[in-house]
Amino acid sequence: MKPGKRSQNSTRKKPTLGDIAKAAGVSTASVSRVLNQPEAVGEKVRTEVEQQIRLLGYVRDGAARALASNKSRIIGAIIPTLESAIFASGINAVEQRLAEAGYTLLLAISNYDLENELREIRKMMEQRVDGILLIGNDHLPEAYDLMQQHDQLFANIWAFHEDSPFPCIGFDNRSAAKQVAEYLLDMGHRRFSIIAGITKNNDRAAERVAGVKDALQAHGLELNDSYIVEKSYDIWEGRHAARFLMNRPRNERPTAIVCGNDVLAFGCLLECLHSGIKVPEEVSITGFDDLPLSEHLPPGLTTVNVPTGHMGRQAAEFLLDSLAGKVPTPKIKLPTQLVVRGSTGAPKDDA
Amino acid sequence: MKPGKRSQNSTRKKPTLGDIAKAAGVSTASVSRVLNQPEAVGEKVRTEVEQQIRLLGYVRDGAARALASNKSRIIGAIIPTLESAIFASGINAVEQRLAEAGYTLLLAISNYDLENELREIRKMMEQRVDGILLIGNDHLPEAYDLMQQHDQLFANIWAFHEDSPFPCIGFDNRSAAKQVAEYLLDMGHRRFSIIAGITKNNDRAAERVAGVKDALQAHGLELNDSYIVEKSYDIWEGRHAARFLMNRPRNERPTAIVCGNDVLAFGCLLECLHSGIKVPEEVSITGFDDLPLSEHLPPGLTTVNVPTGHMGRQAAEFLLDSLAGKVPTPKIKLPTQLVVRGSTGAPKDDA
DNA sequence: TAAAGAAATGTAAGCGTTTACATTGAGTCC
DNA sequence: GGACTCAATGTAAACGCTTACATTTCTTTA
Repeated sequence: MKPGKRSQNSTRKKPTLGDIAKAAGVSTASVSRVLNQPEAVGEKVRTEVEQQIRLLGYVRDGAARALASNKSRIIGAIIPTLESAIFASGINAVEQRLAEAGYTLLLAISNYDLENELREIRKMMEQRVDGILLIGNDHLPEAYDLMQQHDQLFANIWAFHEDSPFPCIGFDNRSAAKQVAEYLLDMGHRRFSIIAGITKNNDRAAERVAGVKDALQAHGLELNDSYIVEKSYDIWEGRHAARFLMNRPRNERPTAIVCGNDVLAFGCLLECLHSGIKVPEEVSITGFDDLPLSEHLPPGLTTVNVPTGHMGRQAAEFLLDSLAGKVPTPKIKLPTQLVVRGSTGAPKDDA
Repeated sequence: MKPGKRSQNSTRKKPTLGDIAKAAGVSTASVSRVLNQPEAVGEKVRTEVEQQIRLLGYVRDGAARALASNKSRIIGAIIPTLESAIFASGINAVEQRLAEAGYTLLLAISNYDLENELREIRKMMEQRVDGILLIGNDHLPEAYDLMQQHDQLFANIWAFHEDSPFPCIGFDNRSAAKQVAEYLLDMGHRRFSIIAGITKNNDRAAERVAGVKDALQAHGLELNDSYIVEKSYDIWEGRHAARFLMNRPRNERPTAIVCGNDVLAFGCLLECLHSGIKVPEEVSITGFDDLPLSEHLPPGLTTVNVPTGHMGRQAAEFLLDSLAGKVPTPKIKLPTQLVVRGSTGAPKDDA
């Protein structure tokens, strides 16, 4: 703040395009071209301009650029939380792909609150983001309205719906969960429990529950509400739920617990470990996400692998392509994969 | 893109401040005031303007705002990776605090590569971010130069150095690690191993190693290089390292393994679990970070609790205060805490 | 070698705000 | 009732870039 004796020959004010132009003895248009389409400029001018840019320590002004060109080179993403490893990983992939293309990522966190999300969408639109990424399909109507009214490019990720009117890049949570339940049914399980995530405002969590129910119904089984617990994604919550579910007469205990994600499954698994309940002998446990830890936690968690990295990259790609004037497929369904590990097995007959 | 029959009475072009002004029959200055300092405007004008804003679905233009006001209301943060839960958690806190203040977070990932980091710093400065948050103190001289030359507000987080010439909000990695080693020494351990993170370009990782060495040296012990392993923060890497270290004649094995972070410690612990090595009877294991899982993983990981949430909030606060014209303390040292759990114990005499 | 086309460069009008500064209008005080 | 405040509002000049269009300078080509 104080003048200070900088070693630089700093002229106090940051140099602008115009300063560079003057220093190089060319017009601002030429400088702009050197920066944005160097191939359209003569060798001589280019080197001279580049020289001056380096000399004066010039840094472009994104705001002015955005204003003049109507492009911000910023992509926004709004996720429920960064505390969840799986979102963090997906966003990581998005950022990497965007960075490759010279874009920057504006990140906001909704805390699973749609009002909050709407507020962040608005803020992002004020920042003129070129595109927005949203998690899931559950968003306020106002959010969709706002974006459509302003021709805001956006896409939903993490969930795929054939019939969604909006672009979505994700997987089918419902059928993936169904597959898990079917696998357990095939092994002979009949008494199920679900430790679900909070389903309110969370289509992914709700669909996973629905998927399990689908499978059970197809086998003529019904799931009593007392066997479905909703918990926030937290290890302790998983442990509490497990304790609640397994703290019943043996013949009323579930033989299989389907968890809404790996974190809940960890809690469930660890609670069993702590309280001496044998997995999978006494109870089979499944997760969803396939976090890095899942393969290591003995006895190894059976879960659904979700291609977060791939999804993130594809999502970024979709926006980038759209911005480049291409017309990419607005719907991409990514495959999930059931990963069978030690935490599941056939139910014991005596159970 | 195509006209489409929108239900809205959309006038095709997005309304600007001027449109609102015209519609409300006032000057652009008044509209701007309603938006930015409503208290300086008459009741009548304010309500009318707010009405029109709602009616026309007006959204402010951040680029124009930034250009005219020289403030972007965006804060940038560059972290090594989002795959690490601990950074994700810290950034989560930063974002929350920024959002409260109406700021937005621009996030970039360096992949532990300083060249990359510099590139991202430049991009952020082009986007005119009002402040930048960087992890650790190891940055390219060019990065520091660039920021200083442009009077760019920034702060280093995750590491604290009394004598750093730059603002830093963090903790003392070195003394925290030293404390861990001292605790183990006090319990009687003499044969140590370190599974460190990659120390190159990572002052935090390097300082943790240094801290352990400090403690050992104070006890007249020296750590043979073959007992120090550097691994990237990954469970598998931790497992491999553990296997390598424990795969020695019993009397050459370490009785205590200090890990550079919890993820490595998880790997180490799990490897022992898998290969039947008793923890802490045969070997004590410590981590660093105190991730949510650490308390649950049997036998419970002894580790260093790092106040990421607090740190993130403080860091955001520092930038916010600076931008508000206050002059906050540029150096904040946050406390870490040794959390003793089951993974550590006195070495067995026969070991 | 002159005409024509292509390539390189320049000119200047925006882009949508903010914000000094100027103006207006209504109280307030003697 | 005139001089003076003070609050509310308006005017218009930046802010730093992009880009359509105009102009100049080279190449070609016949």
